[in-house]
Amino acid sequence: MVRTGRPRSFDREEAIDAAMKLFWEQGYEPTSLSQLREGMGGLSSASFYGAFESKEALFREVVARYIATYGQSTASLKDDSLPPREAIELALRRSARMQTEASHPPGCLVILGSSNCSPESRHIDALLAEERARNRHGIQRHVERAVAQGELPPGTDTVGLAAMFNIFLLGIAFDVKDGVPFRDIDAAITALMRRWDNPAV
Amino acid sequence: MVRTGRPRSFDREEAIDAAMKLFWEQGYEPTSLSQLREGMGGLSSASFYGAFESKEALFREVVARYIATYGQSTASLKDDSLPPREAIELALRRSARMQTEASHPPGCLVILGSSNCSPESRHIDALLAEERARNRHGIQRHVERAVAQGELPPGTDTVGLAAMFNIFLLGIAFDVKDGVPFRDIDAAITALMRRWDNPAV
DNA sequence: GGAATTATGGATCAGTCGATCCATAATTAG
DNA sequence: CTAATTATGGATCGACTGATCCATAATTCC
Repeated sequence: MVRTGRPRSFDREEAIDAAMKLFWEQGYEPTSLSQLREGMGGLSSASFYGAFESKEALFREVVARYIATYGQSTASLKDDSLPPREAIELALRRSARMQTEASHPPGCLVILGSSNCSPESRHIDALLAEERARNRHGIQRHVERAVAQGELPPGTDTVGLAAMFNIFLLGIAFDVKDGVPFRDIDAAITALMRRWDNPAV
Repeated sequence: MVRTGRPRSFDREEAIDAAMKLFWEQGYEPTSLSQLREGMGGLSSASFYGAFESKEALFREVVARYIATYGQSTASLKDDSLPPREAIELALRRSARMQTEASHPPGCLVILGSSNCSPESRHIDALLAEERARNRHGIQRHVERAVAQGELPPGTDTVGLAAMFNIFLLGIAFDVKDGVPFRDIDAAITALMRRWDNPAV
């Protein structure tokens, strides 16, 4: 089914990718429309609003695409077929690897994308907060599975241990943004995972 | 020595405190002058610029005061007279406690204050990044001291272990902002500190 | 009492914000 | 071909941004 009307003169997907890089680098509010239009290929205002409903709608599309691509580095947190320890370690290592890739801004859009916002765009941050909550709950579930399967001793403080991994996962984004290199973060993960193997409750 | 001229009609210190809460809550860029003036007691534009040089100068004062007060929760990281393990644990526990206090916005200004910013205010983030670097280096030093003193085994990956604690410290701020209660974070610290006692290299 | 100094209220500045409008261009449907 | 549909360039919108200006008010110095 071919669409009628004048064809779009730019690639909508590429434009979204360009917008993602900008939002990733600067966050939602500090990224201006003129900056976006420029970075998306020099779109006119009319072209922008013709293809995307608003800055907010574009951001939602960007977030959806981010989660479907880069965000999959934490996919193991939602996969209960994996051994719990492996699921958590995989999420940490893949996140560290992804966030330090040179092909895009450092850090994680889901964590850093709206970490500063005025009251008017609080609902924008809620979008990302949902995804963070999903990761948090995934970690919690894996830790509980580990206890249920006897991989961690009964009586383990699952809330504390899960919070530990989640806090660490969040911290990676900031550490990467501060310029700490991949090898240091990867070494930190190695150090952290040893905690799993400490049998003490 | 009494100053000549018409006296200021508001308390400059209280005004800075009010500004701190706003920057703390929303970050540097999303906090507008009109919001600041309103929150600082309904200052006129002239009064604001008379007492403070600019938004940026005010932010610098706010950061300095924050570091001198709330930021002292990580003071132990700079104190080499403390046992290394205690210094790190203290910084983590005090940070978690401070950041979850109900008397001010959640999280940490030094970590969250300019996590989103456009290129024009990149130098503002550098201010906070310096302080974060000081904390990072403090952790590193304590870990190295622990190895030197035999508290941690020789051959310990000090870079990895230090990065682990630093990433965790950064993550606390975000976890708090996401609404995770103090007791969970405190339990996470307990879980993390057990890693220190695991003798394996 | 001036004179000097500092602060205030309130208007105002140029620039940018996100967003809309309209005439025109480019395409498909019939 | 014409009609319908969609996109584009470019002007423009009102609101807000951080910041400045000026006349006036309130204080100290002498």
